[in-house]
Amino acid sequence: MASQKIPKTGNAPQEPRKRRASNRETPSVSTRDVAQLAGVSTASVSRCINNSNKLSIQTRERIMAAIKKLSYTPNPLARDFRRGRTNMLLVVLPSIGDPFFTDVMRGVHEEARKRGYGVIISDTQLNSLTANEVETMLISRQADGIILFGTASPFGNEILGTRSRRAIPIVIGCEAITPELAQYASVHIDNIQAAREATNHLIGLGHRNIAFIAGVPGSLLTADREKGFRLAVDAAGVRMDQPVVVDGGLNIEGAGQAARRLLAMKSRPTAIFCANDETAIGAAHAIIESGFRIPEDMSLVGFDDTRYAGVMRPALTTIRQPAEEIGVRSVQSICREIENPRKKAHMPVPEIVPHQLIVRESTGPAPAAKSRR
Amino acid sequence: MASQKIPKTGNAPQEPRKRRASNRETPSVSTRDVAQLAGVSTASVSRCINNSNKLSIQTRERIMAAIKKLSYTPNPLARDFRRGRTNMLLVVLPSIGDPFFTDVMRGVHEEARKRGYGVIISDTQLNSLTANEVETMLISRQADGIILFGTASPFGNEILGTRSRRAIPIVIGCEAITPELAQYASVHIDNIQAAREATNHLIGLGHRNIAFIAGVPGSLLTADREKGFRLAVDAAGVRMDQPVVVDGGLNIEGAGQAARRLLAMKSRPTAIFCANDETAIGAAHAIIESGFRIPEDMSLVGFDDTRYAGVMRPALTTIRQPAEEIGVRSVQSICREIENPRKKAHMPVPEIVPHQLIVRESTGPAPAAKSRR
DNA sequence: TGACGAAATGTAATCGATTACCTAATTTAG
DNA sequence: CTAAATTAGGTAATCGATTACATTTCGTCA
Repeated sequence: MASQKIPKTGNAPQEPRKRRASNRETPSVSTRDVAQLAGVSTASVSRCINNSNKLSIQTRERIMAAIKKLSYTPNPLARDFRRGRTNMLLVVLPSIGDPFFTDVMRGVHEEARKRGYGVIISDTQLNSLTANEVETMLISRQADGIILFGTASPFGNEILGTRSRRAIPIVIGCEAITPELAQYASVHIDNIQAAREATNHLIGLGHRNIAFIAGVPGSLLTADREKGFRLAVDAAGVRMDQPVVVDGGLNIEGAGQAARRLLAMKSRPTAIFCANDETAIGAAHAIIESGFRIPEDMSLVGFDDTRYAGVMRPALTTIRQPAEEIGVRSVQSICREIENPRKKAHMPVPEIVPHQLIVRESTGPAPAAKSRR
Repeated sequence: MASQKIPKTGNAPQEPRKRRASNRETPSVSTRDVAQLAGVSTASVSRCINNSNKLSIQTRERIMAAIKKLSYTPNPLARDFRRGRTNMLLVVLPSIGDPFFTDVMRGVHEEARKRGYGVIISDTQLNSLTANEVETMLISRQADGIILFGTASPFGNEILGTRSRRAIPIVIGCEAITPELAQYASVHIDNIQAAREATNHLIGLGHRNIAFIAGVPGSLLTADREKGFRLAVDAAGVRMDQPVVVDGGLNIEGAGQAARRLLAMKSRPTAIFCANDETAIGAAHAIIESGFRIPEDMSLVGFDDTRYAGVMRPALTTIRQPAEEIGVRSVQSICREIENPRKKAHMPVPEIVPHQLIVRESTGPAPAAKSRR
């Protein structure tokens, strides 16, 4: 407010100096070197490595020879900087340690490689990137697109929220459960329907008191599974007990605690539907540790059909998702948007991939009420 | 060989033109904009965001205000390019889906974040990078350092081999089992000793016919485990059967096949030592499917103590590795090398972290020879 | 008070690849 | 055979941040 100092101006312009020495320790071989050796301009070198068609065969060969002799490699840092794009996709997911996502990522990598993209993984549990860094990445285009897999926390919504709308494409790899998210393309199974089928399987087995072990509150990943569960229970009518839903944190330990809480309830459920297989593994362990049998005393259903579902004992009844396909199609979707940006106006249609209920050994008829301990 | 056409020269130099229009769709806010708004030079802006001490408080504040007003973020692409470094670490590992590596990566991320580094994961199974790309990354410094976790194939050795020796630091996150590798720093448990302990545990339980399910041939990760296994068996003396070693591919399916092969042998082993827990899970499934009991008919030992080891049934006897610590220390090691490059001359001393044999339910006394089926 | 050193800023070169724009050579068309 | 069109290739600007070097502004000390 007081006298703001006026910046002094007027450094006299100087004579142009000669080329200053580089401060780089290891000067690398550049287009300039190649151009010199081949006796052409850097422009031609660039054209050569980018397969421009406006180069004579002789020139191209001369350049190629020079490239080989110098074992030149284009500097991706310079290239990305200049081009303003990186051919990198950022994939944000809640837990790379979850075997389901490992499978998804296999598909992502495969398809990305096919299309010339690299993949950067950001695991929100491992917390490898903050919301701010992701934002920066989008602005500066360190990644050309972003695929979000079921990550509400810590920053999914934050990024997608009301901040300045960017041209950077985003694809959601699970259901877009909020209105703001509906503007993005998405690839997923019909989680509600799948959860409904799983729950109906239990109802069909005679279970009337079924619990759901959810993920974390507000998770994009499992919200619809919970919804499907509730819908199925409600639809089954008055003979059902009220459904119990507890949080299991989507990890073994948390799920174990959740299961123990359920086992300790006065009106103990006879079946548990878990938000994913990892949850089911934790629950199964806790149930057996507590002296109950699966499925005789407690039926258990998972979700994802990870590689452990079939080999655990008892083998887990679960919903199979085409994980790899989800990965592949997410990449296809994001590439589509990168290559020709959608007009803002119209909402994208979610891509639905098929799921399947896999019945194994962890589910069985509800025990007769009498025989409960 | 014939008349090589001489490149024509002599494009007349032109008058310097005025500033050409940018071809970028979305011109982003740059130091120039900030400088203009704050009434300073771009140099001062750069000094401000890099906390140079040669800036007056008023100037700094003026610049900060401008940065905020424009919501300016430095372009990492430009910065990395100019600086010739990225503050990124490349981590190469055989399988991010292996829960052991997930835990390692937790440590890696944590420590990297603490030190201002980002992490790029390259899973050699998922094949996210080819050897050539890794090489390029090293040359062009898309990453400032590389951590290699037990990846012989497909390119570990290739990179580390006789190619032009770079200044780019490499740290090995498992044992450096070949002479060429010994020049690199490494962080690992004493795999030989650990494997020996596991094997001796079985020998102590009376087992005389023990098999080893290995990873893939030539794997850095498990070679020493096999060596320790053989040493222990040999040391136990003449009463031991010859050890049987089969490859299990370090995955559930391959391990299952390996186990079935062992079960079908005429002189069937009474115990199996698995190269890692994932292998043990696959083996356990196959054993039980085949109608054998664990540990009554077959004892089973794993390696790593992943989160599944304690919850599978029967709970797995295994070797615990401090996964997260290995991750942390690998990063510390690589950062040490990045910050002050070692002189080539002297060999680094491998860092050994502690391991521990965890005895659970999957191992028991060897069945009497009579009672075998 | 003048000289000198330190502190604060500005100027412009630089990193390496790409590419807009230009020129020269060659071909095609008429 | 000339004009127009095409092709090949060069020149130099550009991306944005950093930084070597130059310059200016102060204080300080003799």
